[in-house]
Amino acid sequence: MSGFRLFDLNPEQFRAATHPEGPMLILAGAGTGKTRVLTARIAWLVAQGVDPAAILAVTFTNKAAKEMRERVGAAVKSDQAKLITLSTFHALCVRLLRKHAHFLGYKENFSIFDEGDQMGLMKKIAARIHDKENPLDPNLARNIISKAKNLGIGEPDTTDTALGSLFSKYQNELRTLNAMDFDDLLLQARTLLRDHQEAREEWRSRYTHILVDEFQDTNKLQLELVSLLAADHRPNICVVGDDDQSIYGWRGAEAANLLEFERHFPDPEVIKLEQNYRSTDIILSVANRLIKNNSRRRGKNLWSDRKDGDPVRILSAMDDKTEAEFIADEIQASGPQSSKALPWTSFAILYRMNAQSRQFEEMLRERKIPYRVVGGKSFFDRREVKDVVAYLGALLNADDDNALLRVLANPPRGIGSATLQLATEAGAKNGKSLLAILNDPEHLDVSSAKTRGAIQRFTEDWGAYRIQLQTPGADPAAILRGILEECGYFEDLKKSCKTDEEADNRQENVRELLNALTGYCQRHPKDGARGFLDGLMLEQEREEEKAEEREGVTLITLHAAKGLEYPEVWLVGAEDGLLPHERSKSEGTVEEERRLLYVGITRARHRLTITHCATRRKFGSVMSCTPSPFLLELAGEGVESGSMEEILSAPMSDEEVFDGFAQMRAALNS
DNA sequence: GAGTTGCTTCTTTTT
DNA sequence: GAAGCAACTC
Repeated sequence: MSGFRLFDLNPEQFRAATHPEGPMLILAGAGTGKTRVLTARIAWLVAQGVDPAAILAVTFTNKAAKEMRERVGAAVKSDQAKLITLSTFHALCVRLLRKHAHFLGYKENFSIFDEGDQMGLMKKIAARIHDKENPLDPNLARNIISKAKNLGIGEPDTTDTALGSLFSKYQNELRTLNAMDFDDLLLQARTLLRDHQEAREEWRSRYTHILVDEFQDTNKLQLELVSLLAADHRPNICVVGDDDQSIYGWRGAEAANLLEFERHFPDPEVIKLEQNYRSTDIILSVANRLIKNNSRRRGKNLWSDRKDGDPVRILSAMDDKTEAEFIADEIQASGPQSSKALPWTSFAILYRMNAQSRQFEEMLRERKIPYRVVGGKSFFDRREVKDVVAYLGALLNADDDNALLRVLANPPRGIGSATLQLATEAGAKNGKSLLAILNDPEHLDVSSAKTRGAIQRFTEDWGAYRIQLQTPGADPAAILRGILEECGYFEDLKKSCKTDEEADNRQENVRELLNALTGYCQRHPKDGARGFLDGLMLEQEREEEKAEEREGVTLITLHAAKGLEYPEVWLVGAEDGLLPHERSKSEGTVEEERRLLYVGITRARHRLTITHCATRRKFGSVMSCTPSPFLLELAGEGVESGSMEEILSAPMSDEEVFDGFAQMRAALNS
């Protein structure tokens, strides 16, 4: 065993890592080493002789899963580490369902629908039932249905209402497409375990030790899942969480799952981790001062023995441009070329909304400071990526009309929307998939011979492709590349781009995706293209190309930053209406926004700057802003307020002059 | 049937 | 200030 030693843990951490058996609740404040404890516990279990394959560690986000995997990899021998199941809830459910979907009337090759697919389907159905007086908003409907599913409700209790009938039609439609949306993954997995003893017993006996990270973020459905997976009597279930960092209430997360853990798993060992190893005492006291204003907490007292440290700065700016410029300059002044010589990775800019990243990206780019944007509109949202994913999806699941429609339209094949409308209707009437109808066009009275020819050409090719792909030992990436070339996809892609640069870029994206597929199939020959697609759908980002992008300043939302830490943090846009977000005020979830700020503050190790603007460009026009009311709660000892303009007009210190020269020299040399 | 233009509408956070 | 959508032209 390497990389971790039990005696490096403090007494509470040690107790948590070596708790023998039965339920355990670890209340771990920010920065108290909870990932470390989880890792240590896993290593300890393995060292005690627990079969690594019987250990299940569930996290909430992919990022957390990835980090755990790395840390466990360092603490446990690699052949054993490989056997441990370490995944997000969604990925775990996919795993269950890929094996046992037939119990639920789905085929194992079901497609996974992301939000976009979901919306598309919802809109289609909403248009079909078109209620003249009650034009229900598909987005709102999608939201409500999603919430219902996350409460464990798989179907409407009435189909009399517009919403109820939409829900029921939507669910039926998904089923005929042999598809599940993100919420279904959890919901169907729950139903599988709840209603099918055979499956339940198989999974239950497989995992003897369950660990759940970020338990405050689990919703009702996820708790149910965990309960179903756990043994009947005193299960070895260990959960870690912090009620003050519960920031996913809008997704149905219930901090109550954490606060009332005892109700579901009686008589647990309870361990509190309160010593913070991350931040300075000043930063912690500011965080504590803020979070005190929330009611309904399981209260704790975070402390640190780092008594030194700079004060927390609260800085105002004239507008969002100044804010970004100022921060970019400050980062440069502390970066590798300055006297402080901090690596770019030490810095992070945290914001409430993804849209806020743009301003910072521009300013950093101008100064040639490397950066990476975490999350936001992903690689996956690109048109060409969606196209390729649709090709793969349609090939793997012949019932996925949705994907096939996208294939049919890109590149255009002489089968237009009118024909497809007809075919879709015929499919609905005969209970057949779109592909089946096209394969057997008797049901289709298409007048034009041209269209009939186009259909025939397509179905012949497509059938051949599908056979190719099913051939044992086939290389899916090579087949897919062949298909795309043969049907003229690349020419069409090029034609649709305004500039050559854009065309190259998009082609490169496709190429990269195909390469990733090749790599994946080599590494996981068993899972093949299906596994690759699952990974894409669930992770929504590419596995490759992390290396070079990793080096740089981090731009990240407050939500995505949870669990991460940076020596120097700028928390930007602390304005009323943004943080707390306007919507949270009308929805009565301001406490969650306060926790969000708390999460942001506790990301900082050494230096923290919170900024706000007097005006900000919002959806096009300039809006005036007032500082966040939370800033008043922060004010006090250890906090220093000022404005960027005033700092900029103040004379430079000797050190800054020196840095200025150093940077000029560096710029001249580069 | 395909492609283009100008109109609109919004924008939280993630799997 | 993007991204979707309806109506328009080729």
